[in-house]
Amino acid sequence: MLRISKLTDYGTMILVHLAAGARGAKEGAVNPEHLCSASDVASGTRLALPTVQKLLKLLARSELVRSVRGAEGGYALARNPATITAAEILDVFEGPLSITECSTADSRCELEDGCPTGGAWQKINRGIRGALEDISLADLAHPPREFPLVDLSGRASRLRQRLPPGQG
Amino acid sequence: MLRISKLTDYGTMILVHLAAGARGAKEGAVNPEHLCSASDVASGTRLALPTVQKLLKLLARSELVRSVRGAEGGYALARNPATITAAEILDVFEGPLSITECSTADSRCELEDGCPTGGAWQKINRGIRGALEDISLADLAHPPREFPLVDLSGRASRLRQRLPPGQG
DNA sequence: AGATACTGGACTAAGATAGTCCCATATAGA
DNA sequence: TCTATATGGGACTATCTTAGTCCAGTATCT
Repeated sequence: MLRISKLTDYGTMILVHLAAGARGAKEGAVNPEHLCSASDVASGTRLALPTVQKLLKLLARSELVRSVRGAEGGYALARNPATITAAEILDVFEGPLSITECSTADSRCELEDGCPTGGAWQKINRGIRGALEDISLADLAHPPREFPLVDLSGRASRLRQRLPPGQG
Repeated sequence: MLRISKLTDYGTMILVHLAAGARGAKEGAVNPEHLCSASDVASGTRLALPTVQKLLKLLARSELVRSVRGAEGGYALARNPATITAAEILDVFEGPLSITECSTADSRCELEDGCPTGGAWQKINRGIRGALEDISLADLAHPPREFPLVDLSGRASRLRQRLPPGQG
C-alpha cells in the first residue's frame, strides 16, 4: 500500500510533541508556545537526538515550526495545531510529490498520449490529498477511533458496508 | 505525497490494456477473455518488453490474471474488470504494506507505548484503503473527471469547499 | 520436431532512505 | 567578554529499494 517514510512518521511524532507543548513546564499546563529544545523533543519522543535535530531543522525551514537560536532557545509550533493539516506535514517531509511520477509538474510523461489509465492515479491522488487537508495536527494528536473515508469512486458505492453513520 | 512505484503504474496500464481485451482482434470487439501475449501488451502499451514480461509474471501469480502457456498462449484477466479493485492492484505490486512501518503485522513498533500519534497514520491508511476498495479496474480504464474524496476526518468538515454536489 | 510463449530466478546500476557527524552562528547569563 | 547552550547548514556513509535486463527451463500448438 501507499507508504510514508519513517522520517515522516518521526516528524509527525515531533509535531505532536510540540503541539502538546510545555508538558513538564511549570504547573504542567499545555502550552504550544513553549520552546522545546531538540534534546527535550528527543527524550520526550524517545527518538535518536541526531535524527530529531535533522527533522527539526527541516520543520523550522517550513512554516509549521518557528525556532529561536541561542541559549534558552528551541522550537515551537508556528501556528495553532488545529490549522496545520496532514497534507502540509507530508509536503514538508516528502515534498509536493505525487502518487505517480508522470503527474508531477516538471516530469513529462512520454507515454501520456497513449496512457490508457488517463491519469486515474493522479485523480485518486488529488482525492486523497483533499481528504488529508481535512485532517489537522490536533486530530493526529487525538485521533478518532477511525477515519471513515468514503466515496473515492465518484459514483454510487456498490461495495461499501463499513462504518454505521454517526460515529467518530 | 504518497507514492506508488513506476512498476505499479505500468502494471495498471497493463491491466487496463487487458481489460480492453482483444482490440485488434477480429472485428475490433472488446473481449477481456482474449489472450494477449507479452509482446502484444508491450507494443500496445509502449512499455519495454522485459518489463512487461516481469509484471505479467507477477500478475499471473496473483488472482487477477490467468495465463496460458505454449504457442497461442498469453494472458487475460481472470475476473470481470468491474470486480477488480484498485486496492487489490496495489496489493499485487506493492505487497500488503502499510502507510507506516509500525502498522504492518510482523514488525513490532518499539515506540508504540509512548507513540503520541496513537496510530493516526494507520487509521488514515485504513481509510484510504477503504476508499480504494471502491474503485474498480473498470473505473481506472474510464475514470470520472475527478474522484471526489470526502471526510477522512470523522467530524464535520471545517475546511472543505471543493467540488459542488452532483458532478462526476 | 520446431516454433511460440509463459515460469522462475539471477543479476546490475542507479537512486532513495536513514542515520550520523562537524563546524559555523546566535543568544543568554555570569 | 567569556562560556555554555542551542539552532543552521551541509557533508557523508551504509543499506535498502527500485527499475530494468537477461537466461535457462517448461508447456503447448502445428
